[in-house]
Amino acid sequence: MEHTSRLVHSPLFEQLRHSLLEKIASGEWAPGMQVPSESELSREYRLSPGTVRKALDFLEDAKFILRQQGRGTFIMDPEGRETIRRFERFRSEDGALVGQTLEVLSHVEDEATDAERANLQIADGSCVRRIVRLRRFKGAPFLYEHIALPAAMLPTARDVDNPEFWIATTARNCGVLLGDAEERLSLAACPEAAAAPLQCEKGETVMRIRGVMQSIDGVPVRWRDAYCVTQDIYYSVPLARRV
Amino acid sequence: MEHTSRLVHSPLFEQLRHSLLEKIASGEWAPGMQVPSESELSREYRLSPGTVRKALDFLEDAKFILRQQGRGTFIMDPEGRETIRRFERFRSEDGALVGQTLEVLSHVEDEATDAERANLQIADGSCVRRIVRLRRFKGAPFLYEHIALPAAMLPTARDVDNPEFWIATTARNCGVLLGDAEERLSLAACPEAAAAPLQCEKGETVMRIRGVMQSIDGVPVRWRDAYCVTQDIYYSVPLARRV
DNA sequence: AAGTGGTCTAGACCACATA
DNA sequence: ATGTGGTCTAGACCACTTC
Repeated sequence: MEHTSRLVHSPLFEQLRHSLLEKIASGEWAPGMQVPSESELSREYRLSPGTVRKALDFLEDAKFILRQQGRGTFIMDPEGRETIRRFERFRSEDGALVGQTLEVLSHVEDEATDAERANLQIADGSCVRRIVRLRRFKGAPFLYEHIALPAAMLPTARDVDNPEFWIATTARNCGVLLGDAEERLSLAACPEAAAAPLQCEKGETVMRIRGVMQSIDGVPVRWRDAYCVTQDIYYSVPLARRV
Repeated sequence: MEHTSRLVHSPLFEQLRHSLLEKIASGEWAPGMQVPSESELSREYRLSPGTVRKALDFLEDAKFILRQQGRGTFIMDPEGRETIRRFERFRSEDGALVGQTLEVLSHVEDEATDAERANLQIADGSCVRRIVRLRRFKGAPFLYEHIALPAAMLPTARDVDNPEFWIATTARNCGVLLGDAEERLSLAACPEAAAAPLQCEKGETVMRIRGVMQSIDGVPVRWRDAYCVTQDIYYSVPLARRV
């Protein structure tokens, strides 16, 4: 963090942000841990308090850390409700997150299909981990989803206690920090594979949800292709001025 | 912006932000106008450059202003493509915003229904302006929408050139700054009123989109109840770490 | 050359939580 | 009383655009 490194043409607060993100990704700073105080970081990195603050501002906005006046700064849990909530868009009529009954139908490692390669931006012949899951709300199935992850990036194959937090757990185990995502919703005819699990007819009009999640560096880490029959459930879309 | 006003317990940068938002809302600072430089604002308001900067940071994040190094800071156009894009979630398969063919089917002022009063949080007996619109993509209708606006807040009744920017134009004319919104997507049976315009059968499964848009102060300004038959079109949901 | 926003410094003081 | 984050100051220098 010397002044000479200014030559790489990246501002100091950005370099610091990157350095701190690495500590979180590597697990050196684990969820729940207290981060050194701003003045300590300022001394360690030989940066002014203002510069340290600017780097932390970003980490706070992005929900990597939680700052509490008078107490300190803490690493947030990627599997915590607050963190996971942003990817869980289904709400019941009262506005609460829908109960998380989730069943893993299959889980295989296989060569990527054309669609998977295109969406995950991986090379020809690459492998993916493919998971098929079914979600229920009050016992009734409402979401049938295919998930594909680049096997090279997220190789962890061991079972996860709570499949709800599957991507978060896997990412953490592999030192990947989850970033933004885009999901695309449209109407579609229910495909044959989804019909039985969703207890509906093949060809029936259902909601299709497709989208890619990226790591904090912008690398695709998850491709989802899901079919949904909403009942007493809606998909909530927050539209903010700030992107 | 004196130090005595610190007694109202609102930080100076927040007071300044509010003051600048008022200039934009009132039209004193009109779209496209150049804003006084940071150092000028610093002198005018007798605040340090850092404090002024923090207030402007917010306005930039929220897309009220555009800062350009070396040139200056400018008020953004609420009807500009960049600003409106965030509320226009429909994209064609190539990822571009869908063409904006829009037809106003009706436009009346009426006493609010129960649903409208509940969603717009207005008093019993209040009036709304109710607009029914139909959108087409390549000639084919895909979105039938009811819009309701609180008549007390957005009384402008005169016609707008481009109904696409209706809410933006109305809000600007009334000195209201648009803020965040939430939309709720679910499957629903196509109601009778929407069937004919959408060229589908009553009771057919379609996508329902309901949601409230708020002013920058958090006051509801628009309630939308729409029915959509997607074809070569999808609803794009951006999921960001930062809220 | 002059003016703009972008980065960075090195402090001060306040609000708050904890011991 | 101590330590934390939150606010604010008053500068400096750099990157960039425009004249």
